[in-house]
Amino acid sequence: MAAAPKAVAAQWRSVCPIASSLDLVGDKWSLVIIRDLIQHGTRTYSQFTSSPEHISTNILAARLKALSAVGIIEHVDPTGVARNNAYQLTESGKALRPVLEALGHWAQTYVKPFHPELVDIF
Amino acid sequence: MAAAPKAVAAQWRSVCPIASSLDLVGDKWSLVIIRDLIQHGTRTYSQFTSSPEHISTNILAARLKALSAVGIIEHVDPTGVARNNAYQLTESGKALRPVLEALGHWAQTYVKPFHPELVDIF
DNA sequence: AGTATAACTTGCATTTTACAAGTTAGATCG
DNA sequence: CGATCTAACTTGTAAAATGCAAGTTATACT
Repeated sequence: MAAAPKAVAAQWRSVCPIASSLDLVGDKWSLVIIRDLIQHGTRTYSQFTSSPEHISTNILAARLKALSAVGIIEHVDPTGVARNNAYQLTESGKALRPVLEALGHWAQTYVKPFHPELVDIF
Repeated sequence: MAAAPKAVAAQWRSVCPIASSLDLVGDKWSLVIIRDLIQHGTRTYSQFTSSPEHISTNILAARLKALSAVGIIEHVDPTGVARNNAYQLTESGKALRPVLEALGHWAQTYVKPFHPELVDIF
């Protein structure tokens, strides 16, 4: 059972499903956070800050809160305290994997010419 | 043959292909512009402004220039004047279709509960 | 020649992101 | 069991991106 649609802070630009997905995860950092969770399974707050992209802590806290609010991520221990309580993807978050795979695959052909240091991950 | 890698304004957050793709198209509007072009084939400047998301004209101009610079879009008539010279996707831009399909598909299951007016497009 | 308009630009307000601290409370150590 | 450490945030302010309302330019049409 998916979570019930509580009040979502997001405002929708249109009824387009693509634009609406982007209204949820189309900011500068959400998909990078989700990538970390796909790669590592679980991730604590300080582990996120040590990823190579160096997200700042206030943005990280805001994104984690927003992604939790729309049921894309959750704490591993939902009732536990915050310290060392890692985050993980929900079913919804895991379902974003094809988006990340498509972005990663596209990069190999069309970004690599501009950025040869690029690595392969999936 | 793909375009040679001229100087790209973008700065790369990391060597991750996903993060790097997002460095190119991960802003608030690029994928919405690309969606328009996938849906309509070609699109003029004023047609973009009449899309339901209402991008402002300065942002539109900046995005069109940036997407052209990295070879994702191009003018239908590369040598013609700007007026009524629509934009279209390059091979690189067309290759982003799987990203948009994945976002659209995800929305049907995981965004619709929050935004029931959502429509189906692919 | 005159007018309409598509394709931008410009100036400034608002929002988002960045950076550098500071705060709080649960865990660890003595 | 009290002091210390540190993970998980918050806060304050600067910089960058986006939004809004005009204005400008040049081409197509009359």
